[in-house]
Amino acid sequence: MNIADFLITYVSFSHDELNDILSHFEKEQVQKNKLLVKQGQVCRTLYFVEKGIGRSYYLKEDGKEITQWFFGEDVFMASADSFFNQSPSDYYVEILEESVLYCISYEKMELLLAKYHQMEKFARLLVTQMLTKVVQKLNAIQFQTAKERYDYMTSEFPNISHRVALGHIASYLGMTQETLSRVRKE
Amino acid sequence: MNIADFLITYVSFSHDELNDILSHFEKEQVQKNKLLVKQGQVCRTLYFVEKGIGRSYYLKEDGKEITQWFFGEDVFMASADSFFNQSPSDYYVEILEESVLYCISYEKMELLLAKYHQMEKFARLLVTQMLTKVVQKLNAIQFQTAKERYDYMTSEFPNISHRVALGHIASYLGMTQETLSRVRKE
DNA sequence: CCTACTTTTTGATATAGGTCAAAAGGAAGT
DNA sequence: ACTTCCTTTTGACCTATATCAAAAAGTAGG
Repeated sequence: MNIADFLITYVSFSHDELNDILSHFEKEQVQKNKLLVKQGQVCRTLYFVEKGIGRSYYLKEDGKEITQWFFGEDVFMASADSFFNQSPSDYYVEILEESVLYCISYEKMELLLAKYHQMEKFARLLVTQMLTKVVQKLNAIQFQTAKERYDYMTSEFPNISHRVALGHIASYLGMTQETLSRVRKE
Repeated sequence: MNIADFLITYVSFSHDELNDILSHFEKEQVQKNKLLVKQGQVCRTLYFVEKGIGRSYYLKEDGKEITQWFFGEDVFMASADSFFNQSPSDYYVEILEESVLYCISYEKMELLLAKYHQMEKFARLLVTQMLTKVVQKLNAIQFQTAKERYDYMTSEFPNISHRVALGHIASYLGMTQETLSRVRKE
């Protein structure tokens, strides 16, 4: 899906509005393993993933990487808190496959949010949806067995669970790699 | 804090706008143990807690209540997903102490969101903040010991952790009552 | 103050999943 | 095809927390 189609599934924009909004985004091709945001940095850009996969992760005290979220096709990606508050990010944002992204700076996004009431509504709906998904993950993580959590993963991210490293998924689900490996072979 | 003060800490409203917005809310006094929303029902009202405490919870298959969130003074309370999408709620919303609430119906809220660009912005910021808090809880729950989770609780809800039943807190933190009891006495 | 009911604490035992270590399997470059 | 590096699997053992059960402490109404 392209970004225009994505926008209009949430709210309606006039033809001119839509063109104006789209003109603020830039297309970018990004290579595997590229870090878009580092922990401690302010996330200055919001990305729409047209093709590819990204993830956000943080480092535990012992240095282990904990995957916080996966971003597949047709989602907006950023260190959300850092972007919207322009505060230091708690997360790294990394590209896991060669990807096609549409990028918009914080300043341009603020401008669009202020210019178009509908854009503000779009942003609200988008954040609401993210909230729903995080709550779903929380419920899955909090009271389910390793097996059930893996099932949640495969249903929530059907296109992603076979494309990324086992260790990334394990930390996303709050279990060790070894446990996930054992779960996977039933 | 009253609701007007709360609103203007997020965005600026003109005097007239603010009065119009406030006129859409109704004050309500609610008794302990009152259920405001039931699982399966559509949540038709958004509440601002001026005084008191509420919680949302759901029932696991085995019938156990799992507290999903606590709502203390100066926060908006609802079954968020159900309210914003007008879909059946996954949660009960219950009042835990005699409380003073300001209430607004979905229809009136939609009207305000459509009428005032700033109201839409307010809603976005509010949801963004909720997202941040849910993510924080997720990180706390996912990789921390029972003791650390309890510390998260007391720092996140300092005014609440001594006012509600142990069992409610335990299920909120994803542990049994017995474990929390043992954790509490160090 | 007594009774009934609810919540919290304490104790004993069981278990899912963690940790540590090493082997096996894959992918990439020369 | 060989080497190096990284990821996944397998095995043995261990620990934090769950479960079950019962005692103790708190709370509310008569």
